[in-house]
Amino acid sequence: MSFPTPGQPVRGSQSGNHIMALFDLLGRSWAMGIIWRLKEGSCTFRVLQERCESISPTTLNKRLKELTTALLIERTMEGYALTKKGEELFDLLKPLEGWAKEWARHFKTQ
Amino acid sequence: MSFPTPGQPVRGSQSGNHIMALFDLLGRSWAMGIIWRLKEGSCTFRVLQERCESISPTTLNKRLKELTTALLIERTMEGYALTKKGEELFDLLKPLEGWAKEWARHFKTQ
DNA sequence: AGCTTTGCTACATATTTAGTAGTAAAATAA
DNA sequence: TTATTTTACTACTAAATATGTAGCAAAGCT
Repeated sequence: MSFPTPGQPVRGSQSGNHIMALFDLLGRSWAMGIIWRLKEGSCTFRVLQERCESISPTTLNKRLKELTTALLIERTMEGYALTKKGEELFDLLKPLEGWAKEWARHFKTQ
Repeated sequence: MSFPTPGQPVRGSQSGNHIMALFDLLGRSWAMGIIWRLKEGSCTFRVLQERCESISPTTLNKRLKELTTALLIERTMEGYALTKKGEELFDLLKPLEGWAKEWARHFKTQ
């Protein structure tokens, strides 16, 4: 399982530019969606799978391992949960929601 | 070429939840990297390819078309450029840079 | 007219994601 | 204690996506 480590060559940067490492991590299917859904509260694998509506267990498992290695997710007694870092990242993604709502208006007439 | 339209079923939401449509769009390889690199200034296809360090022309072309459909990128006399919406989105991604720098410190000792 | 740059496309290969089925371990119920 | 259910996956195949290299047509420059 290739994990984009900051400081190592990643997609977009041979020198492992931090932001490119992050983009490499988040730019994989479901990565941001999982963080978003986990913010609703810690939960089990299956519940998380349902929250995501259509993710395959293969992909969910892979993403969970990557995000855990990335210190964004951890396992607790309640199941999978966002770490402090994960929460921080969520807070940075949160503003995208309002923007996305505005952005969506451009596609309404289709 | 499947473009994740807000309001239509997308990865993570049958109802086309706006944020999920955005995550579907940005959660593709290079999408955020391209936006990031374009912020350095409008440029030609080949220059953009070089800025990205290792993107294949096939993928770059595909992402450019998607991001153009998404109204984040447009073609100008100077080449490809961020639109107003694209700039807005960049501004929202910008804070990730500082966070990523902090985050990266956890992987330094490897 | 010839050379270079640009913006791609074609094509073959490799990697990633999806989808379905099933299994071992743990929790719960009888 | 045994049976049943739930959970967290893994295995496997198929489909979709990304990579990498080559090259070509159009535009611009000399």
